[in-house]
Amino acid sequence: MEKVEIPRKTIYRLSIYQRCLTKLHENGAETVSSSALAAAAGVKPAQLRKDLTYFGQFGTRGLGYSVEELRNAIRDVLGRTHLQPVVLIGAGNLGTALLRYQGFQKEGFEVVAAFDAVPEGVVKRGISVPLHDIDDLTRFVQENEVRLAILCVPADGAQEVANEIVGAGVTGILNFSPTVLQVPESVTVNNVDLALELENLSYFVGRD
Amino acid sequence: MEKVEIPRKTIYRLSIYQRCLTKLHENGAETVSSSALAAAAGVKPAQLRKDLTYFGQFGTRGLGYSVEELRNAIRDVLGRTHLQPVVLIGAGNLGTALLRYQGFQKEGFEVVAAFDAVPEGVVKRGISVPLHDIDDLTRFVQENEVRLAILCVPADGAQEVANEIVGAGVTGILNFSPTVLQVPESVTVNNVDLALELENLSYFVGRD
DNA sequence: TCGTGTGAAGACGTTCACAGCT
DNA sequence: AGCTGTGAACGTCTTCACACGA
Repeated sequence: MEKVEIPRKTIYRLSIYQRCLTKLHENGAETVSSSALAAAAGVKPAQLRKDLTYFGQFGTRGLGYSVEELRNAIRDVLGRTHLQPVVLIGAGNLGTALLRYQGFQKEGFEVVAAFDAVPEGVVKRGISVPLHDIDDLTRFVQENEVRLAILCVPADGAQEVANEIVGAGVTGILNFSPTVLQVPESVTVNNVDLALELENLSYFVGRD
Repeated sequence: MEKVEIPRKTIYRLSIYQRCLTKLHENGAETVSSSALAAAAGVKPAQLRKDLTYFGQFGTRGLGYSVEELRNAIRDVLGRTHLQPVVLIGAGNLGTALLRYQGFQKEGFEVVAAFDAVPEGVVKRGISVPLHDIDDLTRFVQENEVRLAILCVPADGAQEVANEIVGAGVTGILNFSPTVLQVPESVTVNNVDLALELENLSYFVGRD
C-alpha cells in the first residue's frame, strides 16, 4: 500500500471542518464552496482544498461541495463510526470537571470509568461515571480493551501511571499533567498544558 | 530595531525548558548539557541549541549551560518578572474547575475575577476568586487594565463575549469554547479544544 | 576531548496561480 | 463564469555536521 500519510495538522483541521459542516447541515445548507467553509473554519480556501486532496476528491467544479457527502467522507477518515471507550485517571479538580463536562459525549466519546488513588475523597456530585480505585486500572483497561486515556494526575505521578496504562494496552493519552511523558513511538500523546498556554499568551501580550 | 522574530513553537518550548531547569535546580544541579536538557524536554539536542540562539549565547563549550543563568535568561525572554492579572469568563463545570486549579498560581498568574451570566447559580465551594455578573465585565477589564482572559462559555456565546473583551482591551484569549473565534490580528487566541484533542487521538489510535 | 554555536541541507506545511471540469 | 484540484513556489521549522572555544 502506498498511501501518503495525512499530516497531523490536517487531521486537526478535518475535525474543525466537520463541525462547521454539521452546523451548515443544521441550517439546511445543501452545498458549500471552499471559500465559505474555509472562512467558517478560520483558514484559507487553498488550504482547505489541499487538505481534502489528501484523501480524495469530493467537490464539483464550478459548484462546490455537497455538505452531507463531505461530512460523511470526513467522518470516515476520522474513523468515528463506532464509539471509543475512554478512561479518566485522577479525579481532582480538573478530572472531576472533565467527568461532568458534556463535550466528550456530544462528540461521540464515552468515559466508561474513572480512577483515583483515593476514590473516597472525591466529590461525586453530578458524576455518573463509576469511580474505581487506581489499583484496578490495569485489569480494567485490559478486560475492556481500552485504547484511550485522559490523564489528570499531578505531575510527579504522571509518568508512572503512563507506564502502567501503556503496558495495559492504551495507545492514546490525553495528558493534562504539566510533564513531558516518555512513551514508546507507537503511543500518541496529546498534551493539554494550561499553564503553558497562559504563559505563551502572556509572551505575545507582553510586548508594549 | 532589527530583532529577528522568535518562532511561536520556540516560545512554547522555552516554557518547557524552564520547567525542566527548575526541576534540575531543585535537585541541586549546577550545570546541564544540551543533550541532557533536551532529553528531559522531549526534543533533540540540536533543536534546543537552535532555540537558544534566537536570543543569545548562554553555554560554555565543552561544559554545558549554567542551570541558574539559563533559567534567568529564559524568564527574561518570556517576560514574567511581574504577575499578569487574568479574568475568567463562564463559571460552568470547566470554568469552576479552573478557578480551583492551582497550576496557574504556581506559574505566576493570578485570576483576579470570574464572570458568569448567572453568578448565583455557581457552586462556590473551594473558590476564593470574586465572582461577578457578566454585565460588569467591560468595566472591570478597563478599570484594571486586564490583558488576558480565559474563556469558558458555551460555543454559541463565545464570539459575542470575545468581541466585548477585545473591545475592552484584552489582547490574549485562552479559549476553551469549541469555536473558531474571529478576532483582530493584534489579538492572540490560544485554543484548548478538548473534544478536538480526543478526536485527534482516536484517529491515531484507530488504525489496526 | 567535549559540548556549544551555526551555516547549510532537508523536511514539512502553506500559499499561489492556473489548468480543467461543470 | 465559477470553483475545484494541483503542481510549483515559497516560507518556516527541524536536523545535520562540523568549526570553534574551553
